[in-house]
Amino acid sequence: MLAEQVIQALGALSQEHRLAAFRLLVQAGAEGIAAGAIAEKIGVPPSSMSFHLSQLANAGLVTQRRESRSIIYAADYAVMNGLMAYLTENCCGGLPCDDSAACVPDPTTEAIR
Amino acid sequence: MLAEQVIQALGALSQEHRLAAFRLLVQAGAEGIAAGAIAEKIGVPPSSMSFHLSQLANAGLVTQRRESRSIIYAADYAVMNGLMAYLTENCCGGLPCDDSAACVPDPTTEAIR
DNA sequence: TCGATATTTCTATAATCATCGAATCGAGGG
DNA sequence: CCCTCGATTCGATGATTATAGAAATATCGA
Repeated sequence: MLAEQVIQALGALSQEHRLAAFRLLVQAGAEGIAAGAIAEKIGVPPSSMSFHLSQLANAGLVTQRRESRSIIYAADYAVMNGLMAYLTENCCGGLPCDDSAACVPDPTTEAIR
Repeated sequence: MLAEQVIQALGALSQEHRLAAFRLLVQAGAEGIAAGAIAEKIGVPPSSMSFHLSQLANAGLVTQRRESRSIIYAADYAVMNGLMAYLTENCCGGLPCDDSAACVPDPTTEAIR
């Protein structure tokens, strides 16, 4: 995953309403949720939610498909995995993740690697 | 970790120069790096870097300490761990992380939990 | 085809963020 | 005490982001 994509994904998630929407979509699974339902659940007007959802889609974090009149959004786990992998690799000292996720368990090191 | 803190941390990392700086600091370990050295390495003027470093500090992702004339920044792994834990828990379907980090490995589920 | 529904796009406005030179502050050295 | 160095704060400017009503688009049922 390129740094540029990572920045877009992080930026997409760093907003109250978008983080809330993404959490909903992660819980909903592949089935997804319609745009209007998300807006209502989160409590923002449809046009605002549409703006936020397009940001998430733009970052690749969600997919969208039309189903009759509704447009269904669903989390794209692959991209989220990519983001997590990047953060683990580049922002946590490279530790993969042994049980209780720990970024650089060993302290007072003089330059890792 | 509260959602508000998560948003601040994500926002802090979702910027080219700040992500670069944080990556440097993670690599540097507890020893840390002086503000000026970071600015030079990344290639931004000191005042701009200072702005970005304060954002990272504000999000709790880095700590700062004075050492003679220099101010040394170092990554705060605990906060980064908290962020990773939150994302794993809330944005990856709750999977802890089994070896090859995977967010919701199982597909086509009708609403998880 | 008309009307209702679900969403998005348009448009304008307010708010926040990024950039960077200049001025300021803090710590040392002579 | 003065000067230099390292860093931050100030201040002005431009860019990006968020908000939300209004208008446009797409789908469906009657």
